[in-house]
Amino acid sequence: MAKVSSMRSNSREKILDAAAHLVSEIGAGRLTLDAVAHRAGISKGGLLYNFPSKSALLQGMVQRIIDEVCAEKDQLRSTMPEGPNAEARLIVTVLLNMRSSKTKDLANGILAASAEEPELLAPVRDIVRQTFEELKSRSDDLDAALIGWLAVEGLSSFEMHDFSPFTEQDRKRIIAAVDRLLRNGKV
Amino acid sequence: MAKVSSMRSNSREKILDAAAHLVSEIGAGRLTLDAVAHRAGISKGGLLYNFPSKSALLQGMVQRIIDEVCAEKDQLRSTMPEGPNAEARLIVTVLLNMRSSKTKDLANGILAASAEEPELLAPVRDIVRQTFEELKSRSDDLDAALIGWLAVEGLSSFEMHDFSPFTEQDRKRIIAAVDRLLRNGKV
DNA sequence: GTCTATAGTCCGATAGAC
DNA sequence: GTCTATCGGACTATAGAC
Repeated sequence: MAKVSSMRSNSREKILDAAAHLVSEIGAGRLTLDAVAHRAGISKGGLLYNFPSKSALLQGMVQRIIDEVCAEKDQLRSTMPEGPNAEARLIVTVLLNMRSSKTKDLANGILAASAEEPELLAPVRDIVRQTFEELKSRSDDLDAALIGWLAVEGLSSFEMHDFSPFTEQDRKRIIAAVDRLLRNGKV
Repeated sequence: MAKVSSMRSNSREKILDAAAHLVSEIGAGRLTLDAVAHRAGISKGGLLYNFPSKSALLQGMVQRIIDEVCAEKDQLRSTMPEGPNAEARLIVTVLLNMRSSKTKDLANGILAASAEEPELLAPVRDIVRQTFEELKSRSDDLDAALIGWLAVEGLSSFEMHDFSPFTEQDRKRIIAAVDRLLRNGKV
């Protein structure tokens, strides 16, 4: 049921959880090894055994959100019905699910890496490029697909930085409009 | 022709320029007073005379991009023709102009503040909320206006983090599609 | 108004015991 | 595998000369 590998090295998961939570609590640039260790309930030495450097910790945070998003996408792909711009609608759904409790914090890894070591975001850049390629080759209406994708990226960006001015009702309305755009080419 | 106030305190402008450039060169979290002072051609003491703390410097960077964007919006408002969803098309145009050499670097102030002191982004949050209110009260087609706005925010977000996979041609195509969406309600 | 020098703090990483 | 203790470097901010 659960991944076998998720039982391996429980400390790593605890540490990554702590780091992800801390970013939203104190800010990406204030993430220190001391703070992460304390929040994870271990010592700084214990942390540095699992992640030999702060850079390695940030890299682990970035990889974790990428793995989670890819897994969710694969899982959704089999259950989502076909239809116009199916690929774009899949991507949009995955992005919007990211706000749910679990994945929301994981996305903080991107903020932390962006603040401290932007080079670590190369895998994210690759995902974006790959998403664009998939949309180009699999969209019924590329213009609508790109606008729908970018609109949800914009919404996610707002939510990641706590800029979103939208109520839950506003959000539902926007999502419905994006879906209409992807299905019919108009809002 | 030029703003009278821009001759006042030339050092401040030099410092803000240096800080903005540095963010894209070395990363938001590596912005230090030493580096800014060196890049601006003054000493750290001279810097701290103009900005009494690093927090004040970050605040100055945030305010500068806000002022620039608001000024550009006001200027564009008088020259842009009317038409469907005029307010949304105005906002979209301002956001897209931000990529131009001058304003692009200014936007780095947001990255720097986000990394070090996210509280300083409150004015940005206010602008987002205000933009939403304006769109709600002045749009012919709110759904289209919101999607167009969010799509361009998504594109800007990609470009700000150097995630954009789009060629210049792709970008023009996307902008054209957004404009069609705002004018006609369909892509 | 800008400089140099330095105080004081925080943090990442290492060393070695258990 | 996790701990404590500590080193060494980097950074913000202050003090005072010019």
